[in-house]
Amino acid sequence: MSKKTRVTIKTVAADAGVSVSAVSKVLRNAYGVSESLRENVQASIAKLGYRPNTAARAMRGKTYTIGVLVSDLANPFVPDLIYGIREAAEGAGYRIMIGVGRADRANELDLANSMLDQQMDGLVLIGPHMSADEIMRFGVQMPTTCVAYHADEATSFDTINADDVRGARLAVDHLIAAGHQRISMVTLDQFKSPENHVYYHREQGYRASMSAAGLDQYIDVHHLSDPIRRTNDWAHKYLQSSDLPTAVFCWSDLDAIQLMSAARQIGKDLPQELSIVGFDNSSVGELLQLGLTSVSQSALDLGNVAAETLVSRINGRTSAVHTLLKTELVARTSVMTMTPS
Amino acid sequence: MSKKTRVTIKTVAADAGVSVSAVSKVLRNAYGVSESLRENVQASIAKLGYRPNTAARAMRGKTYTIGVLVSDLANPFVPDLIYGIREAAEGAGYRIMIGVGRADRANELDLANSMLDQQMDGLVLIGPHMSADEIMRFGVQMPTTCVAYHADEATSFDTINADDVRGARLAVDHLIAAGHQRISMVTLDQFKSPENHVYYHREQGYRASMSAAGLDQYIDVHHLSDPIRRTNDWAHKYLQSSDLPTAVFCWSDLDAIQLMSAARQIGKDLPQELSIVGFDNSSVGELLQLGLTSVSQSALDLGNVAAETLVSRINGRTSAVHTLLKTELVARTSVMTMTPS
DNA sequence: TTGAAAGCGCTAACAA
DNA sequence: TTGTTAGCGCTTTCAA
Repeated sequence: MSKKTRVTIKTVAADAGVSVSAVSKVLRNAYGVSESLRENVQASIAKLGYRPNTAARAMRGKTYTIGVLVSDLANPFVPDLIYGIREAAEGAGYRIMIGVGRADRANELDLANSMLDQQMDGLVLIGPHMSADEIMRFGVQMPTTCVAYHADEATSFDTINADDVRGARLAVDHLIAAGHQRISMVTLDQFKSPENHVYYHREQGYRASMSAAGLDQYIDVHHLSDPIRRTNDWAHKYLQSSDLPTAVFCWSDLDAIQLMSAARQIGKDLPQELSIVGFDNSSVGELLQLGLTSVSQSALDLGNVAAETLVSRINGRTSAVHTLLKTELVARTSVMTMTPS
Repeated sequence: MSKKTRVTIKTVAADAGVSVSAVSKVLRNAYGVSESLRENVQASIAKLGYRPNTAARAMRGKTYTIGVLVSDLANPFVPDLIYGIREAAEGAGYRIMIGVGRADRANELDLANSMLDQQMDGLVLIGPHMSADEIMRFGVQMPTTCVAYHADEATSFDTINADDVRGARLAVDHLIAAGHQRISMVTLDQFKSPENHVYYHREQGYRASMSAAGLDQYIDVHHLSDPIRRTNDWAHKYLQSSDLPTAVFCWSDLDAIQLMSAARQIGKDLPQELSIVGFDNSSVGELLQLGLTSVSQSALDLGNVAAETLVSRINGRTSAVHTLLKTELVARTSVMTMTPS
């Protein structure tokens, strides 16, 4: 690659007729430069189109970059979340860089390490598949914030979550209020340290509401195995069962939508034959106009708060913060109101 | 952040009782190290858990990182593409880092620049909103490959695309073969340098096939304005028209799916009342089991080829490569065969 | 208020 | 085959 002569801090210094350290100070808005020198340098910077080399900066100072580690890009909730993170990060003067971890612990560890190696100023983990201990290890090395990962007791990193338990309760209570009793839940397999995962908390909410309403006998949870979850196949099989419930609460819109599609496809009358409630209130749900009733957690808010939390840690906070954001039910047309028989 | 004493190349050298350059050579598999030295050093590396500092590396050598600039994360086609890029990149020893450019030229320029600043070894641009000249400018500074961007004449960067013209022709020919004549197309607004965009090429394919079949009189193209395209609103309005065609070819599944949803919602009988063909054969389409007939361009292949092309440029190729990948029609149930009247 | 100079961790001549 | 050493572009003492 023909570099020609790259414009460095030296070029700028020469052009402005000052020292490199003077330029550096202007760059960082450091204290102790006269107004005239500053203007002078800034003119040269603009004239030469100078941009500081991030790699060189990283060796001594900051990179003004935060790494965002995503486990599953395919979930439509994630883009919205990233948008929220970026918005707040940019507001604070940081850019974000995304790594994709394909829901694989080893791969995530590797990526997070590589973000460390790149001297990023902070790390946001979205629904990581690592253990709290592993994340802790990153937390002591660089500011770290998790989204969609529960670890209330963690001290070396922060967590930002929707109130999953309460959200699930809203969903189930809504169904109960509509007269449903036989309410099942669809969620993911919980192989390891389930208490960190959002779907575990949503299941707890489901169980709590069922119990509170005296419906313990109807508690019925279906687990899809996470990475290769063939929701469609499962849904088709499931919908053939002779003893279907009247309502299903799905841990995520992604699965709820597939359940709805499958039901329609085999000619089920919705919501008469089956009521469905999802979680996320994701944009695809709206896009498809399926009328899916869902628990809304604002991805934008989650992202904003996550970035703000991370920045505050970058700026020196050392005590951990664990935030729970409000959820609310968005009722559409996928739930049938039962007439008391 | 308590750093303690970070393990550097010096630490390793001291531990192994060799020089730093010896360690560096082992790290890079450089020529000229004895087997025993190599083993010795590798043992120390493992023992100390040493990881080279990417930032420091970037100052002299390579970062082994490829930047991927995405304009629109919300398009479900993108995750698949990224997956393909990552797969091939990793195979060649590179990791990828994603930047999101929210379909905004200035923002994309800024991000691409920042990737340059980070000394990334190469750049993949996915459907960029920049002009060929602007991309050219990056191309002379670092190896650059574009996906979903047509610029056959570009010399300083490569392009990888599906054969959009042919793909569109497959779609339209399929409709014509099924007996349709009044075939409309839905695509995006073409404000600037349209010939770079994939949807322009798809429109050309549509027009070519219509003309070839003597159906010029039925040529009818609808443009959605890109960033704020409210496809649903448009679809509802459109579906009310008194003179609907019998078939619509959509430039992308994303819009085709919304058109289908809207049609269903207002009670249209599909495909009897309206045949629809999309483009991308995206996974959501399948997920939702809408039976959408679509033109398949393998996102995985596109990604693989893009990464391979980029790597070959990183390795020294200077002549430009412009690749067109095969498309094929995946017929499902969204097209009705007309009985000749 | 300014500038000279010492590194940050690494790579790559060049010497030994 | 191995080690010495001069930078890469920047930040940051410390003197001037």
